[in-house]
Amino acid sequence: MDNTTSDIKETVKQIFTEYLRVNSHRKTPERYAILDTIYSIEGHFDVDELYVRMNDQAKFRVSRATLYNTIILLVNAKLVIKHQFNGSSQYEKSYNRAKHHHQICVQCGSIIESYNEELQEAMAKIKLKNFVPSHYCLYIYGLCAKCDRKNKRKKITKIKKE
Amino acid sequence: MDNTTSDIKETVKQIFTEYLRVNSHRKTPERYAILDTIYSIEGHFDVDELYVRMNDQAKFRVSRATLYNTIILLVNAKLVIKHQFNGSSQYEKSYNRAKHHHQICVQCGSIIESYNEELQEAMAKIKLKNFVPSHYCLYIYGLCAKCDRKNKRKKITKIKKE
DNA sequence: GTCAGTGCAAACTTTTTGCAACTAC
DNA sequence: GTAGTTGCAAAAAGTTTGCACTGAC
Repeated sequence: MDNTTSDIKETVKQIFTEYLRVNSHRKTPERYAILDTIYSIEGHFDVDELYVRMNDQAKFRVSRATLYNTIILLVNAKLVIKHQFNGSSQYEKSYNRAKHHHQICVQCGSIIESYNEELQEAMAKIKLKNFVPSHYCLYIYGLCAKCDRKNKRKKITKIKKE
Repeated sequence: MDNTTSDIKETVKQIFTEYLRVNSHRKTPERYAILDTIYSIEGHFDVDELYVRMNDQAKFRVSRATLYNTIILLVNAKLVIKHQFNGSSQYEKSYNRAKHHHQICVQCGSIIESYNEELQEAMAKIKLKNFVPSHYCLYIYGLCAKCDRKNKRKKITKIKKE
């Protein structure tokens, strides 16, 4: 683990502690273990993946119910972002992460994270009436390079057959 | 029903017919009834709402399984867009609709559709590497005016009490 | 000591699947 | 006639809830 990762983990722990204090929630070891595990994960995860990781890697036994409960707190504390891809809820750590959008392949379901400076600027400039924004998510749907190539090969084969 | 609506319905019916033909699917009355009902709905709907509408308004009895099957076809035909808000899948007609983004209140779950010219331009300019985009969805999370006012009142009351 | 938080299992919701009947082609 | 499509019911997947026990305060 590099220094930056452990620094960030320490910071989010402090933010979470403050959130729990202000909202009169208890500071349980389960909650901190979940936060720590989430901040060890790069990219997206769902509750099931987190459940497996907690038990395998973190060696900390927590129930799914507790995971769901804790994630709600982390989302409210703005330490975790919730997405809804491909049927189930997906989450990702949000503190100190570069703003990115998601390219979702409609064929294989793969998710690519991407960055775009112009878009960030356009988003920053947006004025909303009667709405107080906290964060946004941009999902671009289409075909990933792999599926696009696969489809093109299929098409050529089909034409040759005819 | 105004002329525009019936014109659009006629056009999407043709597009769907062509899609079914190309992909060797059958042109069943159920499929056309579902398409027609969807294009009568303004804004978002989920499968359950569509199910109720089909039976009540369209007087056309279809099972939920058929709704799910048909919606997949319509999404592939690019006549319907799928969203995943607040736990369940939400859909909306997509043909001839102005590009819009969604403002989702994290407190009450209400969805406001909104338009922004600058954003459309920024989106149009984006260049993606190794990805062939078909459409995108932008969700802005935050507080709607109603919930924001509600929270502010609560805060003031709380301060007064202390 | 008290009550929020936890684990477990059951319940619930949404979506998918298997199968017999039907119908578009 | 046949294979794709439908309705129904059962199953699956994901999430929430009720309850007894535990432990943070």
